[in-house]
Amino acid sequence: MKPATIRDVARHAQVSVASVSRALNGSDTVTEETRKRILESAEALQYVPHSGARSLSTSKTNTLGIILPDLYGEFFSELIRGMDLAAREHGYHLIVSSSHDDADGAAAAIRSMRGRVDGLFVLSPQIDSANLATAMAGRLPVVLMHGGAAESTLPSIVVDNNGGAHAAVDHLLAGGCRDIAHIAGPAGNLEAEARLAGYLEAMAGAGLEPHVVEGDFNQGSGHASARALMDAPRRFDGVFCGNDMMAIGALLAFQEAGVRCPEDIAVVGFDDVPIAALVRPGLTTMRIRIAETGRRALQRLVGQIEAAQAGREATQSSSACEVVRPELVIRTSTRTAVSTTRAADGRPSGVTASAQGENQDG
Amino acid sequence: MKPATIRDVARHAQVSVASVSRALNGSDTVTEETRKRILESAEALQYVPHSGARSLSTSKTNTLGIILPDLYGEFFSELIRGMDLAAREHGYHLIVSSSHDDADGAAAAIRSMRGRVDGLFVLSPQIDSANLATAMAGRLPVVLMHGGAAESTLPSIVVDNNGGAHAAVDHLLAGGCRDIAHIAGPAGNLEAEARLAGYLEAMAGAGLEPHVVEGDFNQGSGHASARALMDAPRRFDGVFCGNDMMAIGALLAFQEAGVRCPEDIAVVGFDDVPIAALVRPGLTTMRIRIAETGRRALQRLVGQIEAAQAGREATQSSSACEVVRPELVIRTSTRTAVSTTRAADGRPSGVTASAQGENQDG
DNA sequence: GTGTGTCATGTAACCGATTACACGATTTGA
DNA sequence: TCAAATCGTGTAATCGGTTACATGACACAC
Repeated sequence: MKPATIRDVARHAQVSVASVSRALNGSDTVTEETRKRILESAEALQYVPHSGARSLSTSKTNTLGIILPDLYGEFFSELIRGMDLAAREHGYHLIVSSSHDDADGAAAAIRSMRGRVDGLFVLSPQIDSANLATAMAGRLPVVLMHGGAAESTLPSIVVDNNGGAHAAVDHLLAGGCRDIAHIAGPAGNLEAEARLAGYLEAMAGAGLEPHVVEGDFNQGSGHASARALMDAPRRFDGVFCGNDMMAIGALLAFQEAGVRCPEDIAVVGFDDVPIAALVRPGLTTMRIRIAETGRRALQRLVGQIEAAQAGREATQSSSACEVVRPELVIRTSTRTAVSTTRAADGRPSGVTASAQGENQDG
Repeated sequence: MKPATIRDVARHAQVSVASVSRALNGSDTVTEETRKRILESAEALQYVPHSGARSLSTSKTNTLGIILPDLYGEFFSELIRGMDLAAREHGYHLIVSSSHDDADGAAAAIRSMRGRVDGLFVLSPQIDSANLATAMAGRLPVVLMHGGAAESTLPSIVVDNNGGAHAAVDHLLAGGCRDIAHIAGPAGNLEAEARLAGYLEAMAGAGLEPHVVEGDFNQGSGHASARALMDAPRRFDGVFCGNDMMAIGALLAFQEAGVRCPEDIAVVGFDDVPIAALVRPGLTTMRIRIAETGRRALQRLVGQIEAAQAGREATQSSSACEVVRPELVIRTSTRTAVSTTRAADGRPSGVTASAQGENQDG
C-alpha cells in the first residue's frame, strides 16, 4: 500500500489540498473546525508529507551537511552533539559525512551533498583541501571550521591555535620549565602548524631553544614521540603536545619509563577532550568548548541561510571570521604557582572578531 | 542567479531533458558524442541535480536516519563512523538525530524523519521508548539496535549483554574473586538491566551473594558507587561495572582511596571504548567491535530497503535478530591465570542468530 | 521500392507539495 | 437594496527530475 498523499487527506477530509497544506503548515486562515477535521484525517491515514515534494516547491531542504575529516576521538562527536541540539531548535536536520582525510574525498563529499542541503559546515584541515572546499561550495552557504579559514573570504569559526600554543608554553615557563619540547601534529594539517608556530614564537620570545618531534594527533604517536624525547641527549622538563590524545600517549610513555610527571617533566595538551580529566595525572590543557562551538557554528550558518533567502548578501558581521580562544585548564600534569583558570588571549594573533557566545553547554 | 536545472543543461547541449537524464544517470543508450556534450554543458553550468525533484519521481531519498539517545562518549561516534563508511559505499547519506533520552523525544525525532529517509536505525534503550519506536516506524524499514529488541518482530542487532555479563563475572571468579559487586547502569535502560540480570545469574550460579549499586553509565556515578562500595561493611575483591565509563570512575576512586587494583580489588568494564586501554591500570572489559557493528547494521538496513522495493517482504533471515557477542579483553585491572582473549559465548542466553560478520575495521 | 527492425533521441505525463489567484458567501456601510 | 470589503476555500500552475511511449533516421532484406 502506497503512503498517503496530501490529496488522499484532502479527499478523506472532504476539502481541497490547499486547505490541507494550510492546516498542516503555517496557521493561515483556516476555520478551527476544518483544521480539526483535516488533522484527524491526516492522523487516520498516517499521512507524512513527502519532504522531496516540499523541497521541490519551496526550494528548501531544511537540512545541513557536515564534512568531517574523521570521527575518531571525542572531539568531533562533541561538535556534532552541539550542532545537533541547535539544529533541532532551528528545525534543521544534519547530514554527516566523515573520513575525508584528503582533498579528493572532501570534494567528493561536498559534491554529493550539493543539491540536498541548504548549507554546509566544512572541517578540512589539510592545506590543499581547504581551498578546494571553498571552490566546491559555490553558491551554497558555508561555514568553514578549520585552521587557516581566517584568511578565506567565507564565514568561518576558527580556534586561536597560535594564541593557545603561546598560553600553553607560557604556563610551562611560569612553572619553571626551560627545556620545553613540542610534539607536533601531522605536517600539512593547518591546526597542527598553527600550534607549532605558536610554540616556536613563544620559545623564541623567551630566548629558549625549541625542539620539535612530529606526531600524527593520535595517542600512539604521542607515546612514540615521548620515547624519542627521552632518548634524546637533551634533557627536557616540559612538553607541549599538539593535542590531548598525543599528550595522553606521552603521559603513559613517561609513566612506563619511570619518569615522573610533573616532577621530572610537565605535560600540556590541547582541546580538553573529556578523557583529559580522567587520566592520572590529570592533563593540563587548552580548553575549547567544543559543543558550544558547534552550536555557535550552526547559528551562524542558519543566519546566513535566512539572510540569503530574505534579502541579498549576508550582513558584514556574519561573513567575518569568528575566533574561539582556548583557555588554560590547569590539572596535575603541570606544577605551577598560578592558581585556577585564565583565558588565553595574550595576543591579537592576526585574527579579527571575537567569539563571545553564551557559555551554557548542552 | 538561480541554479541550473536539467532543462538549462538540455538547452545548452541542444538535446532533450531525457537525454541529459540518461547521460547523467544509468548509461542508457546515449551516443558517446552526445554524452560528452551533455557532460560538458553540465560542467559549464555547474549543474547539480535537485535531490528533492529526484526523490519525488523515484520515491527514494538515498538517505538513512539514525535515532540516538545521546552522543556522549566514544561509543556512538564509533558507531556512526562505521555506518558512515558503509553508507558511502552503498551510496547513502546519513542523518543523525541525538539526545533523545526519553520516549517522547525519540518519537518526535522519528516523526520528523519519516518522509525524508529510506530507512531508520533506532537506538532507544529506554523501556518505554522501545515499543513506541516500533510503532512510530510504521512502514519504514528499520533496524533496531537496543537491548530488548530481540523480542521485537523487527530486524535488529543487539549485544549479548547477558552473556557478556556472565563472561565478565566468570573471569573475576577465575581470578579468585568471591565478593563481587556490580555497579549497574540506570534503571529503565534495557542494556543496563540485561547486564545486571547476567551478573545476578552468574553470581547465583556460583552460589555467591550479589551486591548491586545503581549508577547512570557516566564516569561520575562510577566514582560515587565505588566510594559506596568502600564504605559498605562487606569487603569486596571484585567489581563488574555496567560500562567502561563507570569502571574508569571506579578505578579513580579506588586509586584516590589507596585501594590497589587489581591486588585489593579487580575491576571489569563493558564496551571497550578506546579510553579503556589508555587508563592505568588498563581496564579489563567486554569488547564490542563498535564500528564493525555499525557497518553490519547499515548493510542489513540497505538489504531490507532493496528487498522491499524489489519484491515483497524481506527474506526471513533479514528480519531476524542478530546478536553481537562481546569478547573478554584482559588488561591489568584484573589478575588472572587465564591467558589472552576468549569469546563470550558460554550460553545460548535466549537469543537466536549468531553474528559472524567480517572482522575488518574501518 | 516497400516493409521491418534497431536504435538514438524527443515529447509529455507524472511524482506530491505549495501558493497565487479565483470564487462564492457573508458581513458591513451607504 | 446594492456595492464593497472580508474571509474561508478551491483550482490549477509550478517546482525539477524520471521515464513510458512516440518519433524519426537508417540499415537490411525481400
